[in-house]
Amino acid sequence: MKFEKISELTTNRLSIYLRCLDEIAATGGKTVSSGGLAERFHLNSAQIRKDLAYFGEFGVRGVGYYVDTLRDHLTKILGLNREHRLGIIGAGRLGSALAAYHGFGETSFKVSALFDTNPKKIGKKIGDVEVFDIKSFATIVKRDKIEVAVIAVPAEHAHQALELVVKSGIKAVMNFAPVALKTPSGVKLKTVDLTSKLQSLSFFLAQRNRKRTGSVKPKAKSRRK
Amino acid sequence: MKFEKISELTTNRLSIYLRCLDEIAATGGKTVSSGGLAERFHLNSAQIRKDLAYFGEFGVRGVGYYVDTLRDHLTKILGLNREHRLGIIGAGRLGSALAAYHGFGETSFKVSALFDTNPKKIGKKIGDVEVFDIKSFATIVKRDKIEVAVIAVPAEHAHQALELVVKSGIKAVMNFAPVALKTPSGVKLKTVDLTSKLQSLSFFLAQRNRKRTGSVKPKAKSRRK
DNA sequence: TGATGTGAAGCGGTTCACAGCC
DNA sequence: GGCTGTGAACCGCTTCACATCA
Repeated sequence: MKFEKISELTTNRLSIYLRCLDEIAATGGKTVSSGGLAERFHLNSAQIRKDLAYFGEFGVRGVGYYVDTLRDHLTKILGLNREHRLGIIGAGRLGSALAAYHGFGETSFKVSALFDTNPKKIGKKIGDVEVFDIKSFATIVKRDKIEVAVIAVPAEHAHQALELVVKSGIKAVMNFAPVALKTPSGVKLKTVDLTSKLQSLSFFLAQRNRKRTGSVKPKAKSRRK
Repeated sequence: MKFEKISELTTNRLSIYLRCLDEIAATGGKTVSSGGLAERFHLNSAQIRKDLAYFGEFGVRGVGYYVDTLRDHLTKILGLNREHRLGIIGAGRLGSALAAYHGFGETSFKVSALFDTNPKKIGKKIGDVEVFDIKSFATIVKRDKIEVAVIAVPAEHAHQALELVVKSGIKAVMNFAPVALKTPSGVKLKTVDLTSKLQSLSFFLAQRNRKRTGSVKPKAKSRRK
């Protein structure tokens, strides 16, 4: 309906809600209130109600939400009621680790193929995922119905990799290379930038030190070149 | 000075700016304007100027920013003018991949130790990082002056791991387990939630299909409003 | 002239507060 | 009575627009 107006922040939270419902179901809970959910992770209950209300009226006034029902709804909304195949570009350390990551399988994702340019890697298997020549990317994507591409190559090759992905018709991409990539509209990109995250942590530590040692912000006003 | 009011969004961008300055410096550029930077990654130039102005007046009107000078400033602001040591908890696939990740070294981070509970792993080396018994965490942290902890254990053990980290006095944590952790104030946590990111991509794909097939939002309620 | 630094406006997301329903 | 669904208020980040200065 008005599916377009859903904010990215909302969709991110949906998967958190789902995870929490799984926990509750595992401990035998039948219903939850938005307040109950809000407590578990520290969120505002109105936010949760609003997020859910975008997709329908799943709650029951005076009761809350039925765990099983809501779980089913969220699973469908997130498109997790069927398996999605992943193709990982780059069979280096990161790509290999991801290929073998079991967390994916539990959440309806399956690593279907790895791709690399290195002849020594092509044809090998990592876990039970085969490494293909990157040249056959489009072919394998079509053959295996791969829907999500994961870019796990060094920064300098990320642009080429993305180009390949876009050409193949894939619409969802996860990027681990520390570069700002730009996708054409209609192609969704999520970047996981470890370096940037670490640098933020470093900033936090540096800021702490500045505060504790009472050092002062240097206004670079003294004319220098 | 008013260092406290810096938003997290700003600090994240700082590391992007720094990366971009590195690129420009590599191609021999001496100055950049905020407009020039804004074009490179698609950002607003006012935003860049504002972000930088929090920390001092680094620019020159009519000219822009001197690449080298600004780079030095950002490096210091982010605390990257000295090395930070990382300790990775969990010597599984992900932890091992991270331990060997070369991208860290280039940006003043060094993986100093791995920790695990598995006796088969303890004492071994992964790359040139030794795996220690998790029981000796606090000791090694102190000995090696580890400042940043990386949690790379299964979700069900993440809480314990965090507790250990907090007790050891570490103030900066990066978490890869798909759980919502809560840190005491004064301890900075960054979570990288791959599952959640993938599910967001899945939502995007599902939404696309809904639009294309013209299926309609099921109001779970016959009468509304 | 050209680009910075910055108050003011704009916008999107979060929180409040309450009517409506079980 | 209790909890949802939601308009309205609020808040913070982004963008605009312009005075300011090399």
